[in-house]
Amino acid sequence: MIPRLKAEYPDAKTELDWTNPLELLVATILSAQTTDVRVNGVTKTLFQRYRTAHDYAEADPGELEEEIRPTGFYRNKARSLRGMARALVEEHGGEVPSTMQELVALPGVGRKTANVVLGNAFGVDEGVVVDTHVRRVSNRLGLTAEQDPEKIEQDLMNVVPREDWTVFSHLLILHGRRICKARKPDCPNCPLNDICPSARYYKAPR
DNA sequence: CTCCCGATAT
DNA sequence: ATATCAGGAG
Repeated sequence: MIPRLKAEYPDAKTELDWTNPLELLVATILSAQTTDVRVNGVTKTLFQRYRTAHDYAEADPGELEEEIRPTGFYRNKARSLRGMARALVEEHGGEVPSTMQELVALPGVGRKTANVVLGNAFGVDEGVVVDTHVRRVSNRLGLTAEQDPEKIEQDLMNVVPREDWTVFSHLLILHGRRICKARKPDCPNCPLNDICPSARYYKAPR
């Protein structure tokens, strides 16, 4: 399954725009329940104005809310960004920590966001990113029957080799966006059509 | 469990 | 009109 996905999506990586761990952390917090296209549209100018954790910590709450408004949940996200940045300044010397324990202790940072930062910014396969796409595709493929993200992550970590955890996350997310879509899955064009228990509409003759 | 939130696809 | 989008906190 993994080799076939790698062949289908050879350049699978995050589609969020970022150039350092702080930018990726901010972009990932903003990405909750929002497309990465919309996040990138906001961060394009946001990252020019806010370059350090100190910049976010000292940001005017109202201004920050307006700047991230298109990403939705803007009041909660602005509060998370400011709280997260204050924690970075006060407890981590203004730098983004590189351990799961320290990351999930930050306001607005859950295990999913922490896995994104660890896997992409620090190159550590600490876990599998379980977002809405990974959950849906994993359920459809029969990789797990769980609905709780942490239980899904455990099931996936037992099936996927550790060195593939981060790549696997990207593959499933990309596959979920391109083919295994929530509303109208494109099963006829799915490379996993023949081994998917949920394949509808069409079974490829292999 | 609910709430937060706007834009797009269907 | 409604479901969905790189979720997390209370």
